[in-house]
Amino acid sequence: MSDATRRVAVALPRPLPTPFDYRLDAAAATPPLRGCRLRVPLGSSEIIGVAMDEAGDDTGAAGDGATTLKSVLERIDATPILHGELWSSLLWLARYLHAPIGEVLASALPAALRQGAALPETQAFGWRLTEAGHTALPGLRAGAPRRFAELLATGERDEDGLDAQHPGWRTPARTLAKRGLIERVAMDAVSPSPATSPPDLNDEQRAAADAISAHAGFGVLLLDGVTGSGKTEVYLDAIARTLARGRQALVLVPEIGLTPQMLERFRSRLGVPIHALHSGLGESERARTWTAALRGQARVIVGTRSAAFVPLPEAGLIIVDEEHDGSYKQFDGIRYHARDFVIVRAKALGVPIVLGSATPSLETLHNAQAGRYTHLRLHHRAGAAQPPQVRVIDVRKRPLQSGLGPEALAAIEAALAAGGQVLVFRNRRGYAPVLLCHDCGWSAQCKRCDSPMTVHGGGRRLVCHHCGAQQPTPPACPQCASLALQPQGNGTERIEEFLSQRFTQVPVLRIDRGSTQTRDGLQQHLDTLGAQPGILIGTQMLAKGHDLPNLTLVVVVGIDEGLFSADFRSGEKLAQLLVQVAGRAGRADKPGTVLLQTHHPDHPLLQTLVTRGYHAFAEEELAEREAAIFPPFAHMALLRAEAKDVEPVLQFLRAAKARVGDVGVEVHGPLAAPMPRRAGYQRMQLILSSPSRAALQARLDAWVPELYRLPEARRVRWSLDVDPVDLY
DNA sequence: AGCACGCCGACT
DNA sequence: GTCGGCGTGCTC
Repeated sequence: MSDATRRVAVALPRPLPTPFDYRLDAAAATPPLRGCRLRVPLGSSEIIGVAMDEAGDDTGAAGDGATTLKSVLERIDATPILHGELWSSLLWLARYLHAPIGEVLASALPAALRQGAALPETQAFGWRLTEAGHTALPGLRAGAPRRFAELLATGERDEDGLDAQHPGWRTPARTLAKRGLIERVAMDAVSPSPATSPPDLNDEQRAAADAISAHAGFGVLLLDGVTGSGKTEVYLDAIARTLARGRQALVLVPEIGLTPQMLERFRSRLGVPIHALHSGLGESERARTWTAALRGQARVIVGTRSAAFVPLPEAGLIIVDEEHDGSYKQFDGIRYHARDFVIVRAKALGVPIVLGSATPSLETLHNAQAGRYTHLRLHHRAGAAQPPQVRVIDVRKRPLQSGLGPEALAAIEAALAAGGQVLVFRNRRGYAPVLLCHDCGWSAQCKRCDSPMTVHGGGRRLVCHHCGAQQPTPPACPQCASLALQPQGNGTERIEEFLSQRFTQVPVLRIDRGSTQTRDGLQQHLDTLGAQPGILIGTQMLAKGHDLPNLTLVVVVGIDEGLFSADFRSGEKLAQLLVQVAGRAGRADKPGTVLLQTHHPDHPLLQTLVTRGYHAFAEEELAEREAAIFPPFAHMALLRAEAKDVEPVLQFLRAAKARVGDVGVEVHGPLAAPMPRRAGYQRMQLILSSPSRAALQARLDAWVPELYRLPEARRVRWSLDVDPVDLY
């Protein structure tokens, strides 16, 4: 090979265990190369990969073989787009998850950049009135353009702020710009909007905010505050001080928590543009925000799970709001936990990280108790707000109408009569969870899943919530031809049907994934209701976020299945959910009431939670986890496999199990998944568990490369989940 | 994961 | 006689 070529290892976004080597001519190989995107040939197509280390001169072929290397087609970046702390944290993540490095690096990039697009323009722009505009303003006709011109007459506005506060501003702006009345200017020319002054923090908030700002370097702080205690004010105080020190702040929020209201609150308080990153954004917008962070132009980045991957060249603070929330864990592809990853990043960056929650995860509480995290408590609701009164309602032997007992109905009646709003929480969407034949016992099952089909559309349709299959409800029982087909149980749809017939004088709104697709749709629903008396029926979607200041009663229906679920984390999740839902009641000065309907009023979870609160529950649950050696006292990994037939799945998992060895790690399985067949695939799994994270990792290091080489692996779809949240 | 190559059914 | 089903194996 000539001196003019070098070889470079390239990480490719494919499930391949190692990077591939390519030739690159010396001119294109000018350092820094590592972390730059390269377009390379792969098989018969082309693909975008990321340069790893240079492997010195091209002295031979790939691996130890004699084949010649293919050449890099194009170097996309002159300077690395992944480097420094983010680069090393991503390498760490790939090792920890035992995931292919190319897939991990690719998932850190917004899709546009992953596909090879050039880094976008990130210069922010604003708008202002021209001389001509000032002159012409008094003569403009009433309408949107005039209103926009009047807005600009009060001062220049940046585009991000306009998007947040005046959606639809672009149309009048175009009209005015065409007439030369307004002009677009680079952001440096726009004076930052003044930050509105913060409310006075109470003593606990002040102490927490000071503790965060006192951390010069890395430290994890658990901000453990009851609903309504004003955690957001503590975040804002800490972010403001971070900005004042000339540093960037990253805020992670759950899927459901990132609302326009929340962004506007941050923007107006901090007086700088807030860069939002969430699933509702277009791809070019995501790439622009990511790149603005890379260039240090984005000073405050607020985003959901994937925002854990933004570059932070001038990091000063990381916040994870609602740190216990399940949406931080990705369930397909790279199964990372955003909270855990940003803790690792904060350590590498040497900055403090705040984990906020009213119901901290047991992992986090355990770490706080062990002294690894600083535990900050906010015990009191801010302002005059009273905590809600929680009552457990025993519905055994009580007549239920669509799942609601007489006490609940009377309470709803009374709350509405007093001018309040009511939330009925039921974590099951659709009309009824099961369609049953009353004569022969047949029930509608999904053809492709081991799961009953849910009745929808007031009884007309059957839908599988696991694979999405749909069919009309059969007119008669397919097994015995009886006409006695009955929807069994109550979903949100059926409760809505019943309540809207029963309470005709007030609006009855159903909020779930069936009725409300977008987060803006949810807000619109709530806006139409306003503060008037009414009933909201909803699932998880309603459990948090969105202020409902006139909500005085929360009724929780159908939690009993959650009390006896097989999954070891189900108790924790149910407790968190109940506390979150209860926290919706009585926010302002109105005391709230929460009714928990159950057939198991003496269940220890409910008893502890209601009489002694979440932290007492957490204590008991932690003691049980310790006795059973479950997380956080054990560390687990799950090997899942699926195929159309069971046989290859079993063969693969048995072969995999035989190669684990038994040093310091327990192996269970192959076990059928709780839902053994889903979307036509047979699913089984192997559970690895060890009290020592290091021991588990050491086993995985040796084991996973072997899995790639198993011939049995080629006949199944398999994946490894380190620190699984569900055991299925 | 793509994608091609490779051997067995119903169609222009 | 071909178009195409997805089983198997490879990609520097």
